[in-house]
Amino acid sequence: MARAPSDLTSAARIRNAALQAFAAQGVAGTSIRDVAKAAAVSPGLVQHHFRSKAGLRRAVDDFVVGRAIEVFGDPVRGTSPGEDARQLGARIAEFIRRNPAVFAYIGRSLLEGDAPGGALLERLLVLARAQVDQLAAEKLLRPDIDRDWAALHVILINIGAFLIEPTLRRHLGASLLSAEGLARMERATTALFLKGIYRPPRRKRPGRR
Amino acid sequence: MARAPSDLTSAARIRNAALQAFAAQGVAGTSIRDVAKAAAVSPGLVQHHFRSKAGLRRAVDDFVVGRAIEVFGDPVRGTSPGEDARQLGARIAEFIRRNPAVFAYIGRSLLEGDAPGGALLERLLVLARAQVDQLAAEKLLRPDIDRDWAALHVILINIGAFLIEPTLRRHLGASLLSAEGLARMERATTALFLKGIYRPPRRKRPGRR
DNA sequence: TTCCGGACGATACGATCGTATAATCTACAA
DNA sequence: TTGTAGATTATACGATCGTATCGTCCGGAA
Repeated sequence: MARAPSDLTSAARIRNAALQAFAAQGVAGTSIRDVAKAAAVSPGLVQHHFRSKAGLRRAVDDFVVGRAIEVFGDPVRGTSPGEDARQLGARIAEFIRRNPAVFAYIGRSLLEGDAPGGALLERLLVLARAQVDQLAAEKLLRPDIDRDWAALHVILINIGAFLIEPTLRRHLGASLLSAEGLARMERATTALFLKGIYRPPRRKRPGRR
Repeated sequence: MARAPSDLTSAARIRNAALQAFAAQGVAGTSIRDVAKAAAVSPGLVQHHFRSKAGLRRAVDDFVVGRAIEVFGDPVRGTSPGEDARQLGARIAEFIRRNPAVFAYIGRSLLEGDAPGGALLERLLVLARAQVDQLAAEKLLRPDIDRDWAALHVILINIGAFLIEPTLRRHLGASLLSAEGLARMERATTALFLKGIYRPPRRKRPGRR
């Protein structure tokens, strides 16, 4: 049967608690004592399992990278631009819905600007770029598109939105993680990638498309 | 003639130093003593001028929002969607080129997820939303667009890109702050908002699949 | 001149940080 | 049973944090 959270080993509970805390308040803003309290263990045990705060962060990084590759490793294969964009959005949304803390931590890690964060971004960009190249190979992409930046746009919007989710919740009225919130984001973002936001310039004649 | 940095008042130097430090290491990762040393004043003076660390952060927030309003306060008024998007992109790029630290701070502040960060995002979203509404009033916007999310897309792409600029530099080959890097981002982002990235679907014709 | 308020530095206090270390508990092999 | 290694807690130390307080300096009003 499924393990209850308390069935996890202490080390795993500590790692999970650290992931949550790091994602929510940043690494610098989280103390070992915070993590220990959240995991319902003594501060000393954290050090026993991970030696130091840096060691704890290394463990969290490894865990997160593993999860990300697990989900985004193989490219989406849609049959039309609309379906493709929807599929990609759905996969991202599903991952986020299941691992909100992991996702939040990824964004945080990117901001640190250090080696682990850089390596992680590099791997994510490679995955996104592969998606874009796949679209191009299927002739679904406009040929004049800057593919590097297209991959970047996808990552920036999807990761960025969930990074500021706590703040966004107040502004949009509903949580991004709720069904309606996710659907709305997916709809808006798919529309952006499909057609942009501007009204097509009025043709000189009503060609009526 | 232009004022040397040492000609600024101590309060301004402290605020600037705090902005730089907050942007580079986060608020939690920056101590008042760090700021004082960077501004070449005593830690006590920081408190004298700003009362507390929260007060210092408030001052930095006000300064940042002031700069943003200065630049984005009055909406862009283009004569066509293309020109409009290009103008907005150019204005954002110019702002970033002149205030890289301000921009970096904005992104970091949003991640803190606490009240000040939320308030700052709220103010920026209002500005972006005003731009979008202006576009709508001029009938330049597609009527089915989700305007809240359109404003969000603008903010996410432009802030996010410069947040991860150090990592991005290696990936794109050139710095985002260089003339070529900025021009390339501007071109790609304008194209995205104008037309999306997908090739328009080939008429309804062949069932294909 | 005297006076006084603001700019500024020096110092100290209590809290909390990361970390080291020793004591205690628990399960299992001998 | 005893022995022992790992899991876990308890405690303490030094550093650094935010902040409060006091003293000094200086320029302008009286």
